[in-house]
Amino acid sequence: MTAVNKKIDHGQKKCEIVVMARAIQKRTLETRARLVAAAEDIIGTSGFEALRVEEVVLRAGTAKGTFFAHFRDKDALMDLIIGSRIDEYLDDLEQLPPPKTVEDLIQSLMPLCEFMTCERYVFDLILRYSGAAGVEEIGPIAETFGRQVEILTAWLEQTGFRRDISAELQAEGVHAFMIQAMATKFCALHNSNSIADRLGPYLNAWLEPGS
Amino acid sequence: MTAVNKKIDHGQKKCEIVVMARAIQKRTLETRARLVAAAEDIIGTSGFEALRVEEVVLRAGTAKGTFFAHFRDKDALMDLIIGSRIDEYLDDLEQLPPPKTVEDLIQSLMPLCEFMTCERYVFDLILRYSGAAGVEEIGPIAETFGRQVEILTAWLEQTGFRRDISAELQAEGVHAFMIQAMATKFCALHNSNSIADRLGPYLNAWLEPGS
Amino acid sequence: MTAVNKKIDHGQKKCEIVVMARAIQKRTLETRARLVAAAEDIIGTSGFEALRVEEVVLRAGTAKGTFFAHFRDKDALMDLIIGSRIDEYLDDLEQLPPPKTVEDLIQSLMPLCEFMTCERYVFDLILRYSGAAGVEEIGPIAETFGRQVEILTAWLEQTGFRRDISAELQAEGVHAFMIQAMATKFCALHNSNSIADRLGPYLNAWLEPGS
Amino acid sequence: MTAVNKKIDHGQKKCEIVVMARAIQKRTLETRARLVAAAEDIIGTSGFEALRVEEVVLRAGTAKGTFFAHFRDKDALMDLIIGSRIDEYLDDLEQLPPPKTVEDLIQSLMPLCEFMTCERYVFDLILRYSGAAGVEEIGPIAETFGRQVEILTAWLEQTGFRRDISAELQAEGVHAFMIQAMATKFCALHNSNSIADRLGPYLNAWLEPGS
DNA sequence: TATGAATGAGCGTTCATTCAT
DNA sequence: TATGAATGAACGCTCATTCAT
Repeated sequence: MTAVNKKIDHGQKKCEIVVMARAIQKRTLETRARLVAAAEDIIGTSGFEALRVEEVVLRAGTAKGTFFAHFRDKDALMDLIIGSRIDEYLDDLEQLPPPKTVEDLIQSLMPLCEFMTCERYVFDLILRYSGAAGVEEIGPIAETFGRQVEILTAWLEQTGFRRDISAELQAEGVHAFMIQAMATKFCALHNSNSIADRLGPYLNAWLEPGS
Repeated sequence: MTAVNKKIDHGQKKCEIVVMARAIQKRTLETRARLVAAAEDIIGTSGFEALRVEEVVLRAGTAKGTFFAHFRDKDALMDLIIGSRIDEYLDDLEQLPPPKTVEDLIQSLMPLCEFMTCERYVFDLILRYSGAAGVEEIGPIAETFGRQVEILTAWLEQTGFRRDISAELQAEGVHAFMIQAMATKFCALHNSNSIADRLGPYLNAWLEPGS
Repeated sequence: MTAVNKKIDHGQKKCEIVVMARAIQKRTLETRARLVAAAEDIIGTSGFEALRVEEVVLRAGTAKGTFFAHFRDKDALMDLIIGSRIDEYLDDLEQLPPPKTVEDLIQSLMPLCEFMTCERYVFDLILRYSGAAGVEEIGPIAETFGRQVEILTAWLEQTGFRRDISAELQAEGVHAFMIQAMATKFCALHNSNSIADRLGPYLNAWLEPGS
Repeated sequence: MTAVNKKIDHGQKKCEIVVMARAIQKRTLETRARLVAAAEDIIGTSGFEALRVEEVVLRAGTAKGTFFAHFRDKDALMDLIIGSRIDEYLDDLEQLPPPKTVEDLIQSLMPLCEFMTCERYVFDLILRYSGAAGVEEIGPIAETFGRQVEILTAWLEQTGFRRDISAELQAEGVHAFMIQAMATKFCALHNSNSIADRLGPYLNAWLEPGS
């Protein structure tokens, strides 16, 4: 039985604990996993907004206090779950070859955009957490924003869109227009068009000016 | 005694009622004005987030029920007040001559951007209400978003920025980058630069590609 | 056009008004009738408890104040409506020949009992108003209670139930047992039996002791 | 560490929870007791009707949320308190020897009747809750109604009032007449006589017919 | 770690009733 | 008479978070 340094990521909270026994470590991870699983269950059934800590601990069979021993707050759990969902979409994107056309680019980004706007609550939370809520260290969702720009940058470095500005700036612009297009999904004024349709004109004008 | 169509705007709530007297309408407007004035007072002293309905009715000298007869909820009042503040900034913008350079444009927009990000609470509320809260009819803040694009469009029609795309599309792009730049104000990663500094590269690349 | 003395019964409120014109009198009565009709409508659709003054005046096309010009309060309207419903049942009872047996008596009283317990709200209100709310003059429901005892007394005077006590005391007892039987309708403990089944043993023991 | 079945009675709300500690249960009971004590205080000073939840939690030194964690609503607390007051009167009644005469019986029941009619609010609430509010499980007041009949039954089994009907039926009749007599206390028509005076003729005719 | 009772501050609601016009 | 905005005093509720055990 050897003591190992284990870094448990409690949502945003980081704890360095010397774990003596594998059994204890296992129990901790299991509890955490049960909480996350319970949350995913609820989200699957009733959506993100309807998630209540009460319900999570009930399903997980733990006490409320236990929840907060594992996650700084409810949003930390949301950050974690939504962040990992986005990461899955980004994993998929990384598998793709760099899109050759703006049209391609948009099609590639659509699944991610759909998820990010699946609920107004989710989109709001993503926006709020994209900058890690201003104060704290970077959380899962904020990480995915960095990763999105990285992936886009890598793509744009390999395509011949614009030469006058850096690939990173282009990527950030794409990101800004994605947000814009997604935001209008919740807007009573512009909800006739799909996100893709709204994104098209922007990205054409941004990535291929003058053409 | 002629019947007139009176439209009382209860926050988001609209009622069309056939009434007979002007006097009653006046009292209604006065009460409403007292409530708004009380709210402005509190905001002036303690900021938007600190506003409590209880305090508003106390200062306005009305009953709580009266508040909710005039505004669907607290957010409806906020929508109204923030919306009219933004409108004042837009009034100022309309007085200005069309900016000749991107730098000029940014400087013109700064006061508005500063206001919209004066409190995280305000910016969040603006984002949330910019799409009219997703469901209901367009509220004051959402109206200002339309007006922002109109003003920008009018400007861009008179300047020689881009000829390959419509002034309106340019305007929408400017708007998207404004949001992007403002959002990063609350972002742990990028808060070293001012909004103007963050906006510069985007707008240059957007409005004067290739230069 | 002759001035007539007209006594308008405003629910509990009595007003003596010298009415100059038949037209005005007519309008008053019409308004009142519209209010009652609107209330009956609502009760027919949603029951007594769901009745809201707001809704009544909306349907009647009058202002709220008008309602209270005609009825002292909401309960006065309820008193009126429920009272006249009970009176209809009593009119029916008066048509009947005096019941010869306890069984007959119970069957005769059933329709009335059913109505009085159609809603918990109605039964509560009847109980509360049966004594005219303790303070004020006798209202419609309280009148019907007197009338019930009168009818029962008349019946019992003609039947040979008990000779040792007055017909009126017998009638009051029947009334007490009716209330008891009706009350248990709302009781979770005894709701297996019908009102008639519960009333039987009481009335047999009350009206035909020793038999 | 043995798990015990703990039953927390949240007013009407019943929860069966498997818990581990006695200490927690103790705290819960203490808080609950503090709330009840605070309520009793207020009632002692200002009467039942004047009780305000706000005031209760203030005196008890708990949060409002705590109140509603212990009692479904204000009425549930009232049910509890009034129910236990009635139980005290019933405890006293149980100590008494079975009354030999109707007069005795009435005198024995008077203290209870006086309490039940001490406030119109109390009598109304008792009537309303005597049937367990129609829907839910039996509450404290409803329990006392059952107990009243039980005690009366036991008495009547030992006395020689009526032989032709069961003691229980006699008891239920006495109960019905008690209610009738109490109700008339709040009645404008009959409030000249005391409850006892009103009860006399009924019970004589009920328990000693023909005499 | 785990527990779960307690917290708490404010929001929204209710809706019969009043009163100035 | 008619009008309808205003009243008002609680109530119930929310539900993430804390903390003593």
